[in-house]
This record gives sequence, C-alpha cells and structure tokens, in this order.
Amino acid sequence: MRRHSFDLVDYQILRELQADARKPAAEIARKFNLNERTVRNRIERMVEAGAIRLTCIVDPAFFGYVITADIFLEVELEHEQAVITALLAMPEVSYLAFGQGTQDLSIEVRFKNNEQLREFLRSVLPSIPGVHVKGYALVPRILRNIDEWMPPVEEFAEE
Amino acid sequence: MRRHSFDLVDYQILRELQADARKPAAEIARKFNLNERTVRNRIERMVEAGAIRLTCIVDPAFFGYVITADIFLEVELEHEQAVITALLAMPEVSYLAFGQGTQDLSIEVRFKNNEQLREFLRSVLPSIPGVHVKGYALVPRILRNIDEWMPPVEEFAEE
DNA sequence: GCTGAAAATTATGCATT
DNA sequence: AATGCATAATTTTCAGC
Repeated sequence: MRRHSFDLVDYQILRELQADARKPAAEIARKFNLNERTVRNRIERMVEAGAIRLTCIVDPAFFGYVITADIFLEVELEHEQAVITALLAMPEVSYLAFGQGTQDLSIEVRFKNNEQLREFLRSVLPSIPGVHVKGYALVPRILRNIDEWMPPVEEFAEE
Repeated sequence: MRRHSFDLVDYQILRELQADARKPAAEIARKFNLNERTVRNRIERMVEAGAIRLTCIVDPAFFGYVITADIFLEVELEHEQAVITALLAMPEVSYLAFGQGTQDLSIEVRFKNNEQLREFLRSVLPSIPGVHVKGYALVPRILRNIDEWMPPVEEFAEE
C-alpha cells in the first residue's frame, strides 16, 4: 500500500543523517553492520528519488533575527504572481504558503527587533501592489519545525 | 555591530552546503580557491557555534503526506506542558509554536488524506486534556520553508 | 586562524552474484 | 540490489607559521 520502497535500513540511515548530514557512510555502515557501499547506495537513492534533501539549516536567532511573526495577507488575483516573486526575494520571509481562501497567503517573517517588524507591516508590505495585510501575530517561540519531521517508522516496515 | 564573526567566505561555504550538505570540503575549497583545511575549519566552527545545522530534510509529500493544515489551539495553562509533550510525540505534527496569547498554540500537521485530518480534529485533539481547537485552515501549498532561509548577505560583509 | 605533508579513512568505478 | 576489490579522493593528525 506504500508508494515507496524504503525499508528499516533506510530509516536507520535517515536518522543518522538527520543528526549529521556529513556522517561518513562507512561510519553508518559500521554502526548497523551494513556494507559501506550499501549505505552510500541507499543515501543516493533517497536523494535521487526526492524523498530527502541533505542541506544546511541556518538558525535565524544566531544571526540576531529573534523576532518571528506570522502575517496573513490577501492578494488581488492579478497581482498574485508578482507578489509571490517579491516576497520570495525578501530574506526576511522564512515561510510562504497559500492559504485556504483563493486570495490568501500566509507568511512567517524574521526580524532583529520589533521596529523592523513594524516597518515591514506599515510600509514594506502595503507598498507592494495588490497586497492587503489582514492580520498578524507574534510567534514567541517555535518548538518544532519541518526540519525535524519524519514519517512514522511504520512507513518503513518490511513488506 | 554584528554578534557573530562570520565573513563572506563562510557565506559562500554556507550556500554550497545548502545545496548539498555532503559536498566534500576539498571540492568547495577548489571552487573558491581556498585551502581545504580552511573550509573544514569554517564548517566546524559554524556548526559548533550553533549558527548552522547539517541535516536531512524529509519530504512529507514523497511519503504520501499530501494534506497540510494549520491548527490553532488554546490550552489550559495547567495542562500546557503535557499537551506540548503529547503533540511533539506525534509524527503528524510538523510545526509547533507558541501563539501570541498566553494560552495559544499553533501547529501544522501532515496527513495522507482529509479523513485522517478530520479524525485528528474531531477525536485526537479534543481527547487531549486541556486542549481546545479554536480553528484550522488547509494549506494548499507551501512555497518556502525555514530550510531555505538565509540571512541577507550583508550580514557577512567584511568588517 | 591559516597552511603543508604524511597517514588514515572514505568514496568511486567496475565487475560479480 | 548488494558486495568485493583496486584505485582515486578526501579527511585527519600533527606540525609550523
């Protein structure tokens, strides 16, 4: 019933890479009594298939971007594509998604202080053609984000 | 005025690792005419400092978790810690953050189909003591997430 | 904090099952 | 798909600057 063909071995490798994406395949192989080549093949297959991405996550707080807010927008349909392009070009935007309504966009933004957020809400966003700020909320703390997500282990059970 | 001491070289390395966290330090060194040891030192320093994490991001959609929803909760204060623990233990929860109100929690969840989401909203959440579902919204598509976030390049300008 | 050179480890290409 | 082996490349250790 599963659409993929990854098993518990892949799952174990996944967990290791989640902890350290640069962990040598040989080391993982030793830990689970696998052939070193097998580990590298599995990693390659998962990346190739698009199941995983091995990447570098930057911590906004480390660089002083300690203010997080969610902002809810309505966008006039004829401006939608331009607005999305503009928002994606802004380094302050850490999340961008379509909302439930046909004109809704949600974004999450990061700033060094409240003044910058205020400026963004008051000036930057309203100056983009077709954008209407419907509301926003400060996000005091994020406890989990997508980079920690993992399917239930049952997904990897043997056939 | 910056709290950190990373420069444009670190930035360049960062971008390479963002594209592929396993890219050999020697390859990065060649690309930017750096000493291979320098590259490895820089990576180590950034990881050590907590500025970056080299990790494995799993794509929910690949594993069939194609339904995304944001859910807004209110939690009775005396149950807060238990609720958070319970939510973090659920593999469906891909995001969890405090909200603006003292009792607010926002979560993002992933499901394979609408029926599972419905069940989660109708049964799973209400059965957790102290939890009240205030609302929810489907998320038709996510265009950017935190794993693509990066501070503006100016942050890395030389002193 | 950067670099060099030797040693150890890891990755790759190719062939076999 | 998994593995063994030979070769290539990379990482590590230890040193000096």
